[in-house]
Amino acid sequence: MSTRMVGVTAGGAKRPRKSPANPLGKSPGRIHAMSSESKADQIYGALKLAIVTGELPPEAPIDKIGLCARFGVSRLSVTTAVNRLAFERLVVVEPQRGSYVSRIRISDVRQWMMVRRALEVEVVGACAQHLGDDWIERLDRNMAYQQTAVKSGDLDGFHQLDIAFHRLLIEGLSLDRVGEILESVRTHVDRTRRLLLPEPGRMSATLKEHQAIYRTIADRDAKAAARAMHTHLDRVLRELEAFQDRHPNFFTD
Amino acid sequence: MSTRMVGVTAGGAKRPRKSPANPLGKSPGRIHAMSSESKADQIYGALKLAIVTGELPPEAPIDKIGLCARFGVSRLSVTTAVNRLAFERLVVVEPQRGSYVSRIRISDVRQWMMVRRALEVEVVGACAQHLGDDWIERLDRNMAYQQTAVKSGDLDGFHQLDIAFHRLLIEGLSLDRVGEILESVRTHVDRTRRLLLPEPGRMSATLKEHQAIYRTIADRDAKAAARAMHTHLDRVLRELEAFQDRHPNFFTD
DNA sequence: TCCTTTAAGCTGGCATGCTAGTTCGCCTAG
DNA sequence: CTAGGCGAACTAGCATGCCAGCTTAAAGGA
Repeated sequence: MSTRMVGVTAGGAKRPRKSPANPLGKSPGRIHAMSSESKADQIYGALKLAIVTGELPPEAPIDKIGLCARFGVSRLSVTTAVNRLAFERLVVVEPQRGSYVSRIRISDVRQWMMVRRALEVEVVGACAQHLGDDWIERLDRNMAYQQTAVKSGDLDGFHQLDIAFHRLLIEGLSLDRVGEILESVRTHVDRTRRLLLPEPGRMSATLKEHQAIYRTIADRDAKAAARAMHTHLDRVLRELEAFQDRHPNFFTD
Repeated sequence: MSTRMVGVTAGGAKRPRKSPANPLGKSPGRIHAMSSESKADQIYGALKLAIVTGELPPEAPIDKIGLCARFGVSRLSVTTAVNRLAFERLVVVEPQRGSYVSRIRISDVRQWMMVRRALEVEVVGACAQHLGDDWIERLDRNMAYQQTAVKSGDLDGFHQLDIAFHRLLIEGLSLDRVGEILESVRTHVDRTRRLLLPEPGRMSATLKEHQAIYRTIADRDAKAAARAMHTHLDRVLRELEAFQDRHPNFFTD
């Protein structure tokens, strides 16, 4: 399945660099040599992915010097990357003590879901009013893929399509700054969401809600779209809260 | 006027450090020596303030080595601070070329206002439902100060009280994560807002809207509170758009 | 035996030197 | 006089070495 994700991920305001034409006299570089990303960027991305996917669980210590060897770079690049993650609250760095993957506070998750709900409701209302027909067609295509994923029981693929669906709403209106905030929120929420995915019944329920949202947008009914999105994300929030009741010790507080 | 601001400003996830007991053999340090902040933190704060207040206007180049001399630190601390600002999109750093204060895109401002409206409407609704009486009393006190500021025509003081008013809503519900997002948004919006302040008529209009918001909260009327906040921030947005019509060349696009 | 103290080994913060890419001005060639 | 190219002076990225604080455990005294 090829759901091309347009790269909305990386934050920050930097121009890409020209390809540096590998120094040739230095280390061969375990780090994908030909790239316009700085080394700190690459380590940042790798660490972020590991944290979001749960490969690095909460409380996991971050071994900086180990990462230096792992990626073949100096401590500075690793430190820069870790500092960025600390700025995003994905890791906590305690000076002179160590750094570790941040724990998950229930209150934080609730707040992030609240932010997400507020923003996406706002966005979907604007979508119903102003989204171009070409973008509605893309939504339609995405919905078809979602149906296919549900039919074939492809949990992971459906999750990707879910993300893509919500991204389409943002991109269709060129709301890049809003999209950045939502991406940031999603990285935090996904850290816990992946724990409650493996229930197949949820998939078709989510599909139905997506279809409801899609229909209200296609019908140009802003109020109904806002309502549909609100109930959709409200259910996700409630499921998260139900999960935290069943696994209270996974979180902090 | 002593409107104690509780420090919600600085983002990031770091534990504060103990006081380092100045090395005594090193430079006296132009940088407020006794502090638990790292040098990068302090430069970050100073630069951010300079950018938000307009002391460093858009397009202004950032002279890193000049800042090193100015603050008596090495390039690394300055670079770290600038990188953080780049992550927040307050500056743009072009590798091997230079760094400068980011321009202001009209589309960005609109999006940030949209985010702010969506979030504050959500928050104020929750405030009307759950805010404790002690916090409502603080709001009341803040309103009294606002009246005083308007009567005495203290524009700058009123602006601070305006900010404090909105912060109280966040702090009263302990929505720290939401508060961080709003602080970040406000940083960007304030960069342009300060250009349209000096119209005295606006101050009393804003005061009236704040009073309307306060009353709906005190009355525990969530719907009315949401409406009042919506109209309040909608007016701010419209004034920003009116401003951009009168000064089109100040922005990008 | 237990408590205190001290030293070794971690950690992150910071300074500095070096490399490489970009820009701009000057000098030369046409 | 103009156009092209070369070099000096910026810039940011990166590596490395050093310093200070925290943790831990071992050693010494009560």
